[in-house]
Amino acid sequence: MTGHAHTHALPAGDALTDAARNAMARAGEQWTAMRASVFDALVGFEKPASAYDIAEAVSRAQGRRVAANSVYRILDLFVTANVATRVESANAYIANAHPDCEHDCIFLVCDDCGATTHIDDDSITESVRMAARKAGFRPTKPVVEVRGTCADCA
Amino acid sequence: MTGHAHTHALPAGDALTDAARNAMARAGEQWTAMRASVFDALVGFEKPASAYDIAEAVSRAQGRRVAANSVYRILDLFVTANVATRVESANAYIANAHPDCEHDCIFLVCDDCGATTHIDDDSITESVRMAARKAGFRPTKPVVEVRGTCADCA
DNA sequence: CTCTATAATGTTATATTGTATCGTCACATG
DNA sequence: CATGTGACGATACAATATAACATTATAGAG
Repeated sequence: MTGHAHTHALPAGDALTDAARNAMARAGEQWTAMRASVFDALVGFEKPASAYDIAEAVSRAQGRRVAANSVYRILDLFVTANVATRVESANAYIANAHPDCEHDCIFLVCDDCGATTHIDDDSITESVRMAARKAGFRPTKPVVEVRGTCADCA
Repeated sequence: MTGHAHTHALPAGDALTDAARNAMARAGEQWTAMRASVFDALVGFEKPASAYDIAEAVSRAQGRRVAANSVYRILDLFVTANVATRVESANAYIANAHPDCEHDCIFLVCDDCGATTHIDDDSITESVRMAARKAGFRPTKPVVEVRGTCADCA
């Protein structure tokens, strides 16, 4: 697994949804109305959103009560299909801006406003994996998140 | 902030407790019987322990019911004083083997058995901080954890 | 040493996050 | 139509975390 560098044409709006649907298709998963709603809600949040936040948003959008349960199931699928990522240090989820390529994302989480951006630096995440291997550990998923203060809040 | 390399004479048993007590003292915090109990319980676990696990262990050790609440308070102090660290991806806490020196720890968490080891590689964590700064972010605490399989479970 | 201010802990309640179980519905296929 | 499968709903519950306020312990001032 070698690092790769590139610039992303970040999908947005419909293009983003298309990319997500395609990623789900590649994972052999359907793209249902419910999943689209959850995805829309997820994208609608600026910050990482909890499953309950999303359940509430979807409930509002659909004018009926949607249980967190269902949202969790769908979020899990999203994470598996690389359509969303779980931000561990926030117990929350964020949409993946480019589901097409697999990265070990690095998240920058502002403790002040909650805004979360992500950077891709494969050289860093690969050195993390390497260090783990050197310790006799077989890495599956690096979790690299940085808590701190974003430019706006500094 | 430059990296530093060293070998640790890992404190254990009483020496570990002493190191913890000293670290708390440096942080201007007391070392009470309750805090000693929580620390003992924390050290007694091989794996990262949840606040509730610890509450249960302390309850057993003291023959009375200790509420999770109190444990959380003390764990927070421990984390602040660098006596323990929170493993974000496990919602659990682990004792810090060398509270004397400040590291951005890297945790290797086995998804199979839960065993968690840590490595200190300041060059990696520093490059994480650097990458964050390059993105206009002011890092406070990098969270670097690796999920995977430990040598024993491989 | 006693008084008092403050820190530490206890107690209870509640909020938030996450899983498990099972029933029902929609749809595809023979 | 019968039947199988995957998606979703509904409910219950488990696990994690915080809030609010009462009580107890402790350090320092006097």
